[in-house]
Amino acid sequence: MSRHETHPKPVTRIQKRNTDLILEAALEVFSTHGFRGTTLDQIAAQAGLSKPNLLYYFPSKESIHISLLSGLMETWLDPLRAIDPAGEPLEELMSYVRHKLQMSRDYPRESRLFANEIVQGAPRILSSLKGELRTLVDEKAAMIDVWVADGRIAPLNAHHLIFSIWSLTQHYADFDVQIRAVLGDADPFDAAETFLEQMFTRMLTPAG
Amino acid sequence: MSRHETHPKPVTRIQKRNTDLILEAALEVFSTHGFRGTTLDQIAAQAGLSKPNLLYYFPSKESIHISLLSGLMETWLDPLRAIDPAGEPLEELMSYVRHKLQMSRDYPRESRLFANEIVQGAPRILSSLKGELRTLVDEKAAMIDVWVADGRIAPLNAHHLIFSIWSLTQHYADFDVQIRAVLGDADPFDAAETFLEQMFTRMLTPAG
DNA sequence: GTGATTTTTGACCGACTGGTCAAAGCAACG
DNA sequence: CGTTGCTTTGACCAGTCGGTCAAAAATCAC
Repeated sequence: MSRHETHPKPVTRIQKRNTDLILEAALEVFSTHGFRGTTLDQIAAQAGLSKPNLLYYFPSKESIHISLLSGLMETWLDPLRAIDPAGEPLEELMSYVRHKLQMSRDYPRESRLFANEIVQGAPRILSSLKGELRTLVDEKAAMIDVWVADGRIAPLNAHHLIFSIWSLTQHYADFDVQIRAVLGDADPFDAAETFLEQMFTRMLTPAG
Repeated sequence: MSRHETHPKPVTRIQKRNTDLILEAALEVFSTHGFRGTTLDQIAAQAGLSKPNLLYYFPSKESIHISLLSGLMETWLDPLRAIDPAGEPLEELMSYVRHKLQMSRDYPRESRLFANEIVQGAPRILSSLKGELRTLVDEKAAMIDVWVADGRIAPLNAHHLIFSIWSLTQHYADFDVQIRAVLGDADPFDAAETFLEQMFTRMLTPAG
């Protein structure tokens, strides 16, 4: 009997190992070819398992994809959650920028998986975006508005500030090939960090 | 005999009309489903033509895609080309930012077509990126370096400045669903323009 | 060790996809 | 009106894909 119909979560050692193998392989393939561009055979080959074995652990190709996306959503939003309303505004925001850039450097596949999904209209996570994500962003935007009102950072549109941080940091993961095509294959992240540091410092520092 | 084997470019009125129909339909479908996620039947339906008729005008699915991409590459780079080394630096760059944002607003499908291609490793346009694009960017970066050396804009990394403009402006087209999920369905572009104006003004204005 | 249970797989299936082709439609021109 | 060449399409094909299944293999409990 297929495993997923009887047990919702992995229990034995071998189940844990294989579901992990599959999700890791799926991340690799989905992130570079998108959902439709990925075949179960590719994932199976990457994971070192047979295709029917994949479908013993997951009921369908789509369920693997959804499992990846929802598992990642949490991790992806953690740095935003971690911004402390009681902290020093400039330091909190700069730390968020650095953290997000570091995630683009360390987990580019995860970033591209999301990028693929969202560029194509986010068919499988739209509800998460309108729920969880929106709530969190609204909350943090309100926090930033307070900082602005208190004159602790320069006046600006909080939502668009958050978008700009996502955009600028994830760009280095999502458009990696383009950046390397232009700069050559040297690591662009050190220069990127300096640049973003400068950009957001100038943007956020009050008065002028 | 299939048309594309005898005539490289459309000649008759009917040929022009149908190749235009096909490219317009293909843009619509490719930009939302990616290359692999798009079927010839979808394009045919969108264009109001039969599948064999598509293949009468283009030798393959890939040739439609390539035709779209290469046709767009020129248009896409024009605003960058238009930056005038003899102009007023701040005005030239701000005008480039506004122009790119306007393109995201007016031609989101084109932006997403590129985004899809690049996120997935740019398999069909990598050589263009390493050639044409790189040459142009290097040239414009050198121009910016001169402006910096002359103290006409604040010191910064010219390549990363260009990346940041691409990133921030195209984000509003490529991640449109995410932005609308967070903000609601109201048009985000007016606020975006104000925000970007402020951001780049602060970033580029010399001295502190 | 042995029987029960979980895990793995080769063979297979129906649906879909990109692409072909021969024949039919159709406009143009004398 | 008839012929010529461009345009369109229904029928078809071979390959691929997601998914099934029965049975074999491996693991586990006693």
